[in-house]
Amino acid sequence: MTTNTVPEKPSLEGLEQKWLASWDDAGTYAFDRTATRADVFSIDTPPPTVSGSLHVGHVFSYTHTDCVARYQRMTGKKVFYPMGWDDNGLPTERRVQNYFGVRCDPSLPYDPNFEPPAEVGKDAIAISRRNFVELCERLTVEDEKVFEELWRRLGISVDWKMTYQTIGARSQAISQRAFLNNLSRNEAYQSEAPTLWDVTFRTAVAQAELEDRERPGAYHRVSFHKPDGEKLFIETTRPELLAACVALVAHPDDERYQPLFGTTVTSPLFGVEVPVVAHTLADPEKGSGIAMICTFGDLTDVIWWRELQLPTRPIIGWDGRIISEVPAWITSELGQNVYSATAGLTAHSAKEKIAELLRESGDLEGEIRPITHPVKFFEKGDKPLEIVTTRQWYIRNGGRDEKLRGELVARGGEITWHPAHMQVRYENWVEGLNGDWLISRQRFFGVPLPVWYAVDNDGHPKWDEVLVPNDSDLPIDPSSDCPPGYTPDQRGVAGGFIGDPDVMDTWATSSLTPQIAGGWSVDDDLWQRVWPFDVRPQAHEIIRTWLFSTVVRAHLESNELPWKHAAISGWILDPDRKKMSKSKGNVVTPIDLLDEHGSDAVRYWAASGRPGTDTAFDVGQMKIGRRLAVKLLNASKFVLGQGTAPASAIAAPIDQALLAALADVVDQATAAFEAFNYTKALEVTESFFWAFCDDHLELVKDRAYGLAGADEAESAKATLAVTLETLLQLFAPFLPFVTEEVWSWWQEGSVHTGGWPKSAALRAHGGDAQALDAVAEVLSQLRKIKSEAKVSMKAGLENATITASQAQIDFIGQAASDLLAAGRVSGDFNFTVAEGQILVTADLTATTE
RNA sequence: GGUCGAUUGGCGCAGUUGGUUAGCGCGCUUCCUUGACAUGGAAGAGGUCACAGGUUCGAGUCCUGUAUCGACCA
Repeated sequence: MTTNTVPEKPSLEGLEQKWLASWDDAGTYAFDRTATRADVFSIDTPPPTVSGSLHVGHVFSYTHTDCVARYQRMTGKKVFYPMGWDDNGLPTERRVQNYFGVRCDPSLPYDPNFEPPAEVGKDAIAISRRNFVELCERLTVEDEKVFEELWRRLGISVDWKMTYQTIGARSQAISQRAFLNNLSRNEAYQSEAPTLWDVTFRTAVAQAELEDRERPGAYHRVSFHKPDGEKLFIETTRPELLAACVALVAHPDDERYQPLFGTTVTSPLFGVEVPVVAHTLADPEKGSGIAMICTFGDLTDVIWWRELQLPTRPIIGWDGRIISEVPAWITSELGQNVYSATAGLTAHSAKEKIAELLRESGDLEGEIRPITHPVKFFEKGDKPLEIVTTRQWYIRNGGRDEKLRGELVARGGEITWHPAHMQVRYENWVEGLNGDWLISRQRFFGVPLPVWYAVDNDGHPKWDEVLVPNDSDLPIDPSSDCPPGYTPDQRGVAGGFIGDPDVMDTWATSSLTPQIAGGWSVDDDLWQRVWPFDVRPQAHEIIRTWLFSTVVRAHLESNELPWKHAAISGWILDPDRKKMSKSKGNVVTPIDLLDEHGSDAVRYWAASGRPGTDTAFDVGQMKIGRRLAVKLLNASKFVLGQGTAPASAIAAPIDQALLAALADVVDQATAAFEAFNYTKALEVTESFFWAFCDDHLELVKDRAYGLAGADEAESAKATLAVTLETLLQLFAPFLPFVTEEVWSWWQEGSVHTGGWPKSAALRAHGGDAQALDAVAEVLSQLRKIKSEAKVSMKAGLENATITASQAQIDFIGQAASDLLAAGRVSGDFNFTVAEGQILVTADLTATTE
């Protein structure tokens, strides 16, 4: 779309709508899938969680990637830049529950006519899993529209014909296929083991989803009883787990307790006999130096339990309450009564009850001592995690395998990290793993684990007899589909089958974004053109989850790295340098931001945030961006208003010098972009642009007007045109709208596909960039004389004398006529040769009035 | 507690392989209004680079320690 006219009064108004429509029509950002891998630049874009709200951080980091994508596209690469939507998992479930006022009850039958109420009622309506999933899908479609609208408006140059959803059929099939491949290679396995468990969501939680929170707790000094009746004190923050106690433990070197190792003691209230054992993890400094091991109070309990081969005595159920049935190991009547008194209580209430009973029996010594200590939470949960023994699926990630861990650490070393120090975070995480990747979740909305289990003749599931689907049937839902060789009426009956009720962890699917976007196993033609990807842009806090899990899957599936580069973006901080948060009410709605400042201006601000660096939200920076865009319009209007001339007309030394300086800028910007340093590329371009406007444009005005002759004018015009063209190209990745607008005034096609400038062509004109500095210095000093005299820049000067080195005088002499005109100096310069700084003196011309 | 990063003019940031007067934007001061631009233009003031020590002919730029801030992990 070329108008070939320069508007009277250029404006930023309406440029976004105009060019978005134009790009859409022309397919400017469409991926050319005839390109071979060498000509492709492929981006493993982060699929935003659509059920989350949009915030400025999205705008920030996606702009970074887009700048790089646009640069690559301009260099001639076919950019594979698809957008994905992450609609998996808990965030969506939660949002659906609140939005429609429903909750999922998998035991209910599907109601094909179900419609959520118009008004959300006070009590959540229970609906079937299938109805629930339908609502999830309905809502995510709406959410995706809002996201797409923002990305388009921001000028993100993705190919909107290539979007994917992490819950879409294709993603499900790929996710299930990858899992089944893991299973067939023994990289996925199931295990009955103590698992971190969120009692609110009633699901297992992976190590990567944990976080420690400081919580108040209290030490209870509780007495156990030696066979001789003597009291042995332990200190615990969890007296409610007394019934789950399987042993007491002290450090092997602890002389206080060495005599007790190998003996047994009896627990208070319950009267259960437990051994006293030794383990190095017991801290003699902590409490009384001897602790009770329960199954399970914390992760240390799990280690003791496993390494000391202790029995399992679980008393906490999946709902976080004390299991109601009195356990078999409690044999005393008193113990059974005590247990019954706490059965069904939450851990919190049970704690109080047990403390009270211990007090009555005289087994609680002294006062309860309040402390603050770190407690493990599910990052999305708000109740402390419990540890429950369950059967779960795992994928090997090196957490229990030295060799695999070493390979994965090595993979991290093969990635080029931006910035480089982010690799350390990866290494620390991988080296600190202490278990495999738990991927099964007891949730509803997600990719189902694609397996069934045979049911024996007594009607019990045979967990080790896993039934898998045919590959051609993927994706499948084991709760409604049948395993090969079975019929639906065999579901749940003796000799039949039962489907795995769980879904996969959201990261189990997200870890396959390159495979999903690139068409692994479903579109081999596309796959071989884009894999492995060039870059994964993402935030640093999910290196341990998304980045690592993607490396794991690619390593296991393809024995390759999923991408060459990892570009890690920083956080957005509010102007007080605090992390922006909703609760503080300082979250700015991105679309309002775009309305107020314009997309180019917001992009300018985003691009000023360097890779991996946290950046303050700064409206001032957006205003500067807007000013830059306006300046670009006006400077372009002026340049084009002079008319253009062929590059062959470039002859004036100062013109050639300008192009030589511009060539340096092109080289610097190119090098910066190649290193993913878009900020640097913008900086050098912007700096040159302002100098160009302030000095060169002023310097050559008179000459361009033709006051120095036709040839001189042609040289000026040709130089201005080449410079403008190059500057538009350099700015195009950052300011796609205004550059495209100006481009359309005088060029064919889109600036975004018209090529990246080449410095060699600019240098071919000869010229010495240093000449520019000398000339600019003289111009500045001429202005200073007027500024200090407090007169207008149009005031005349005479008797101008320049003292400078011979080399500088040579440069200045070549541009003398331009300088005389721009400075309104009458007569000629007098030159004096002297080493050192350039010095200019002149007299103000006496006014005639 | 561990790891990593940061500490440069009032504020926000650049400073690549160590090398003459440490750059930029905002803000500030003074001046200029109407021939690209008042969402403007020109000139100028203002830092010795957190602190202490070390390596070096020479350090903001490398090393050690301390302090403060932040992130990630325990």
